[in-house]
Amino acid sequence: MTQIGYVKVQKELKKKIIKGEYIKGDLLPSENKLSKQYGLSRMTIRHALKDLENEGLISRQQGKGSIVEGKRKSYELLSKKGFTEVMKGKEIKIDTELVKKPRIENWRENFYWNLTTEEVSAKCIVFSRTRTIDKKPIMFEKTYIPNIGMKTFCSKPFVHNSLFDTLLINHDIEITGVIQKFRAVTASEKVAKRLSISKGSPILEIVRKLATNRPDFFIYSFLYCNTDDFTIEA
Amino acid sequence: MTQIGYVKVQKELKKKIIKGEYIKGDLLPSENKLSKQYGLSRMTIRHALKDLENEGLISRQQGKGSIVEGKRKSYELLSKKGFTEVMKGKEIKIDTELVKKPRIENWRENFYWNLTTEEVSAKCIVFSRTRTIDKKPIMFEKTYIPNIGMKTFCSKPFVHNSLFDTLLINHDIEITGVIQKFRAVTASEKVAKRLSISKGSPILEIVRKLATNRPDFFIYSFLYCNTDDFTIEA
DNA sequence: TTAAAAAACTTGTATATACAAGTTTGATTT
DNA sequence: AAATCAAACTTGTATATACAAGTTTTTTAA
Repeated sequence: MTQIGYVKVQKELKKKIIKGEYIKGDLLPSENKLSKQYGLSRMTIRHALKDLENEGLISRQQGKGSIVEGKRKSYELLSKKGFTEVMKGKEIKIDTELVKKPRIENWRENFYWNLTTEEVSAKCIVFSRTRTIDKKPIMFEKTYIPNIGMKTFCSKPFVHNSLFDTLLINHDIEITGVIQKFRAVTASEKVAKRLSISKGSPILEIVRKLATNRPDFFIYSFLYCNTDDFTIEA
Repeated sequence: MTQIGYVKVQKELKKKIIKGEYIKGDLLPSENKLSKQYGLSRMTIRHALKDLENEGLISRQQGKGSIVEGKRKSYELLSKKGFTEVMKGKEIKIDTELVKKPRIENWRENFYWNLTTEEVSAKCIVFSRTRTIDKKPIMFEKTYIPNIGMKTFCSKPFVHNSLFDTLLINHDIEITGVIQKFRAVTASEKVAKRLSISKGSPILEIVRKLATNRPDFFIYSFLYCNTDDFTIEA
């Protein structure tokens, strides 16, 4: 299926960036080269590049060219710099551990978000993870995914230990947007245990609803963060 | 100061939307009308409109026209729906009160963000506000703006009681990006008093650095939110 | 009066061209 | 060898044009 016009250019360039054929810092072929290559006028090529720029995949510099910025920024929440360390510019390694493997369950009652009848009847895939820094638990996360067209999700291991990479590579699902709500709460007994802190400590609660490239397919998650030593960036 | 090209069209239309001359649902003048009005070609007008579309200020529909979507949602933090009310779909009115009028001060020592020598020597404009819902204080915010080219800021009243609208309309400063860090902390005595809660209650602290269309010009703010009844969206 | 068709709009895509302005590269001069 | 200058790139802005495709309004026909 050949596509027409600027959309073809856009998709091809996008794929090359996502796949890693172009990496951050690379220059795309110039507008004139792309023009000849695709048999389209320079203005049409510019139309295509404009959108890539808006998505943040490339930036552009007059006189230089179109610079690849890398893959779409994901919705990673944990700042890679600690609240105290942020001044010193230290980088910190974050580990992710699956504490409850994905399995299919019924949605819990009084779920925070409104669910469609289709979502409810399909049940949901549930799993939970903790994120640690220097073996110290910083974040506890519980994720709910509607069990619609997710056949292999529970049986196959995660890709790169990452939910987003797993969704993209195994299920062609891309995250396209997010609604997230923040609250400061006191730690419940369960959360306090998971985060190795005392019950009643101030905890950052984040409720998220992630939109995807599948219409009407959302992913829900609830996060509980100990922000004593690290902040959450959003 | 007359501006040239598509930027002029962009800025004028943007201001009209922000000021409320166009409201949500209105149609902008057609591309051909704008073309004649500004003495620019239709393609140049399209260039201007494209950016407004990317910013979410307008949407466009083939055959119909350019539809005004309303002001930039961008960096408003307070969700207009309460945490409990969110299910019922109630809309809530948020009032903003200036508790400390803008005045020029020295930067406080050990400021959270690194400052340039230029910023330090220019001093800063400081003011603080509270946001209330049903006369109940929900958020306390302290803002720091480098006193560089901000002549009338302290003397003129706010536009629409909004910092962003004031910056855009009175100073041609637009917010282009934000870094924000979230922490759950316990309320200090001062903050507890401002928010009419007891000291030690869990409080959501947000530290923000806002980038603008002026190079190397940033706005800093510190927010303290009572999230018992309302969430913060970001 | 109603319904269908036509006309008059709207935005979407695409081309070919021109010059401005910033960056890199290579030749020339010192 | 180093500095300077010019040429050859790059993207940025702008025009004028053409037709496609979707929406609204007007006209026409039943």
